[in-house]
Amino acid sequence: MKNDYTKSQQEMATLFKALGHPARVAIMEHLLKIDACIVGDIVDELPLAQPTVSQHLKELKNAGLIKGSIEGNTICYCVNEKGIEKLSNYFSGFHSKLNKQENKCC
Amino acid sequence: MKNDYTKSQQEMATLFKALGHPARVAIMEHLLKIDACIVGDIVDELPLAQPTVSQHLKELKNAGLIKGSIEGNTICYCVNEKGIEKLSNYFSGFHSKLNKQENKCC
DNA sequence: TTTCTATATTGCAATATTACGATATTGATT
DNA sequence: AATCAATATCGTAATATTGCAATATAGAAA
Repeated sequence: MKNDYTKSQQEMATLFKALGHPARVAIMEHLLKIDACIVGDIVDELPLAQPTVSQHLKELKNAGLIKGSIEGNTICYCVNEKGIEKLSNYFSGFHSKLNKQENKCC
Repeated sequence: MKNDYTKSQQEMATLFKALGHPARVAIMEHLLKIDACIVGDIVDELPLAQPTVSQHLKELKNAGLIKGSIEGNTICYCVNEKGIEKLSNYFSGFHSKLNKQENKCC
C-alpha cells in the first residue's frame, strides 16, 4: 500500500470511464459515421430518453471526447480528435511494449 | 429512441469500463513494466488494501485484459494480449476514419 | 409577444461501484 | 498435523452512475 496514482493514470482512467457505457460508445460511433456533426437525432438512434442522452453527451464532453457548438436553435456535436489521439497513442505504446515482453508465465 | 446497442458496442464498453479506474490502469501499466508477470506485490504498488486489489484484478480478468495462473502458493498475473489488441485495433480504425472526415462544425 | 422546437438541468429512485475488515482457502514450511 | 503466507471471498457501508419525468432555457417562427 504505497504509491498514489500518477496524473497520467488518472487522465487515462477518466477517458476510459467516459467510454465505459454502450450508449456513449454508440454516440461516438454515430458521430464518426455521419460525416456531418449532426445533432439531437442522436436521440433517435439510441434506446434512451432525451434527458439521458443529454447527460451522456455531457460526460463525453467533459472527458474531452466530443465538442459541441451552438448553431442557432440546435447544437452540433462532433468527435474531439484530441481525445481520440490520446487513447490511440496510449494503446500503440502499450502494444509495442507488449511485443518486447516475453511472458514468463500465463 | 430506437436501436439497441450492437454486440460490439457492448463489448467495447465492457473493456473501457474495466480500464475506467486509476487502480486498474495502474495495474495494467505495472504488469507491463515489470517484464515478469509478478504477483501480489501489485498490492505494494497501490494505495489500496489487498482485498480491494484482488477485486480489481478480478474485474480486469473478467474483462479479458489480464490472465492469471496459479504458481504454487502464488498467483502470476500478466497482460492478456487479446484484450489489448481489441482496444488498439478499435482506435486505429476510429482514428483513420476520423482523418477522412471533414468537420463541418465545431 | 406568444408559441414552438431543441436542448439542458433538476430531483429522485433504482442500481452499481468502490473500499475494506473479517474470514475462508490452499499450498508451503516446520 | 500445525502454522504460515498468499490470495480470494463475503458482508456491508459509502458513494457514484444510470435513467427518467418534470421543468427550465433560448433561439426561431408565427
